[in-house]
Amino acid sequence: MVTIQLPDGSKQSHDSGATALAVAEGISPRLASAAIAADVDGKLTDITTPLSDGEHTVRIITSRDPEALEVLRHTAAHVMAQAVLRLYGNDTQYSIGPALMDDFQYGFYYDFDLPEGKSISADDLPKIEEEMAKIIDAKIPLQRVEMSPDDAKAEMKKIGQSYKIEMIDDMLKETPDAKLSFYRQGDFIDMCRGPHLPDTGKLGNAFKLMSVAGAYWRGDENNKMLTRIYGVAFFDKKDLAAHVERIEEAKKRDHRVLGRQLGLFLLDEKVGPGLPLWLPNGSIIRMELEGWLRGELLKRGYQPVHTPHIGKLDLWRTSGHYPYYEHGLFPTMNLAEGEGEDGYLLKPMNCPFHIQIYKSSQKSYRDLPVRLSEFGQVYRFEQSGELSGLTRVRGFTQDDAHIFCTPEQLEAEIESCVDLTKLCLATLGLDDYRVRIGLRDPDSAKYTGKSENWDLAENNIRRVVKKLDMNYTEEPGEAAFYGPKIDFVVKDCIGREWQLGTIQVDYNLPERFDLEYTAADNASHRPVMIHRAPLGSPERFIGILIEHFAGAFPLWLAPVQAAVLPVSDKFLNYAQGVVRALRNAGLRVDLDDSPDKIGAKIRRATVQKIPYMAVVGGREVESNTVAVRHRTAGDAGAMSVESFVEGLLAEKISRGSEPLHVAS
RNA sequence: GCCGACGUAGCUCAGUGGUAGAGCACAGCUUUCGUAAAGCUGGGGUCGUGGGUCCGAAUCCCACCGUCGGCUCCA
Repeated sequence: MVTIQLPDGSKQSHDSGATALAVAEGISPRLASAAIAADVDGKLTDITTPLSDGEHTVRIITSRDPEALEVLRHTAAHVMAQAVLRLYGNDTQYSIGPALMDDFQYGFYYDFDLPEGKSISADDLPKIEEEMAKIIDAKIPLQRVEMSPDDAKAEMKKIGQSYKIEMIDDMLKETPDAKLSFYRQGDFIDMCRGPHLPDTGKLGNAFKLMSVAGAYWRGDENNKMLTRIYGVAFFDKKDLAAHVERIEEAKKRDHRVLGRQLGLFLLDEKVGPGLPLWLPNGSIIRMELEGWLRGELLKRGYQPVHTPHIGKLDLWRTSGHYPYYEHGLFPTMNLAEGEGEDGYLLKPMNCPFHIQIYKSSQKSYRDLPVRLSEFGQVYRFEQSGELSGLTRVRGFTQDDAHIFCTPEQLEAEIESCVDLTKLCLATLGLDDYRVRIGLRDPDSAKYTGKSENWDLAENNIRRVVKKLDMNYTEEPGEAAFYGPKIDFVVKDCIGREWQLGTIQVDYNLPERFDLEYTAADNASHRPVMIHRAPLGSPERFIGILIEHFAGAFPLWLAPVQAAVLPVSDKFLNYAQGVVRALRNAGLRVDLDDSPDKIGAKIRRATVQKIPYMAVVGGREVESNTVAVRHRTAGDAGAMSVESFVEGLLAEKISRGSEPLHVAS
């Protein structure tokens, strides 16, 4: 006897062995045909799983429930795997194929190890989609089968699926008495927790295979590279179309596309991969952003320093970067014999130089904290496959600073760094970010220094983020090699995560470099260091910013803030006067003196995302005004040149992106 | 670095073995124009680089360089 309670509170009794599907059928045939899965006592279950005797709460999951999409996508992965096996042969190995619910582009994937000599390219995807459609049309039921580990291994051995056997062995290490569940759909069987759609027909036709990629087995580069196929699936064809549309729209915001269109930066094959050239328009954005930040640093007691691009290799041995991170460095410069025995290194980071500046004079506790700041350019030999626009480059700037303080001052300093980082994000309206606490991985040997130091630093960070009541995740293995850190992570236009601001607590380099200060007790003590970069790097930050604003920068950052557009060149003289007035007020202005018609001039300025246009013709000359137009808000009417200047200056100072409000 | 794809004019792209094309952009001329593209004319390409096959290669093959999507990495 099975007693169930439905979400509306009503109760039903069923015979032993009844399924959630039977419950749905009892309510209405429509619900039964719409049923995707069931929530039984809070656990997602197949609708065909018999309910055990006793009392249960049951909720029928249909496509309207948020849990349903994950079930659909998971089944889509199985159907794709079945299709791939049909097309590429049963000696194709399949490893893992999860549903992706948080990815911007993809909804599921499956990783395959294809038979010797076979490969899948993007051109093959339609063929696989067709095969999937056949499987869907056949409405093959998915049957859940539970097996003992031994039976499961025997079954997988029989069909030659060695990755599955490895996965079973792994699972047994954690839970030796586990019952393993499998799903069989026709001639295809896969180990899977479930639940799944009751049959492949329920998958429908709102799915699409998106791309093929390589992926290492278990994410380990020492393992074999498998072939991963990414796809997406929805219940409704309209949702799929909207998804594809959303991706296409997002790609128009891609900073690499806008960077070219708006003349912001250039990546030139002749210069070298990952070595961006900043064009005049992009340089203005950097100049404004860095200028603003420099002002904020001075307010906070930072002192500016400048250091060279190269230094003796030995510095990096002391810091510990070399030779551990040799693969990430540009090759050492070796000089003629006898000179600089050890060679020079293009700097991968600024800290050793700042440390030498700290050491250059005796420090008293009264001097601390010492905050040395520099927009320092560093060079890292990133793997070629990693390079991406401005977000991952080989030569970039850090809005770097190193704070040297007493252990007592440390947490207040960390807190102030968090404040500054948040101010940077808030000023630019970047409010969609997450905070990651990067801790050492206790199983890895890549970290330097004593365990006690790490404990101290990790606890300093925890206390600060708790005090500030921040949302964060702790991630072991994400620390810098010298200390744990607080990272601010944002997403780009297609959902890839990038670390921007970072605050790193370091007890180790002060030891390695033997840093000291004299305390009130007249004895030498060891300072603590903070490495911090609120933007992370202007390159990456601006790359993200381009996408955030879709190239339409707020007035204070806009490379050109206003375009003066004479209706014809009869009014060029007057237009030049307007340009002078704006430039005298410190605004960046372009004059469009082309022979084009006014519509073309407006179009050009709008496409270039120039915030304001000042149209001048006979009427404006008469009344000493300009006809103002905003790039998105459109025609804003006429106003005097003086009020136009005032309006722009006010908007510039506000650092906002609100269009100028025109007094009527 | 690894898997897969791509590379033709400044940009976006067409061209699958037989004399290299379009739109935009650029230059000249005409038009002097009122809120998202006036008209005509013209210049511009060692088809990423190097090698090979072929009577003949943008097109087929190999290597390299670069870019894109992933994976790995990210001090």
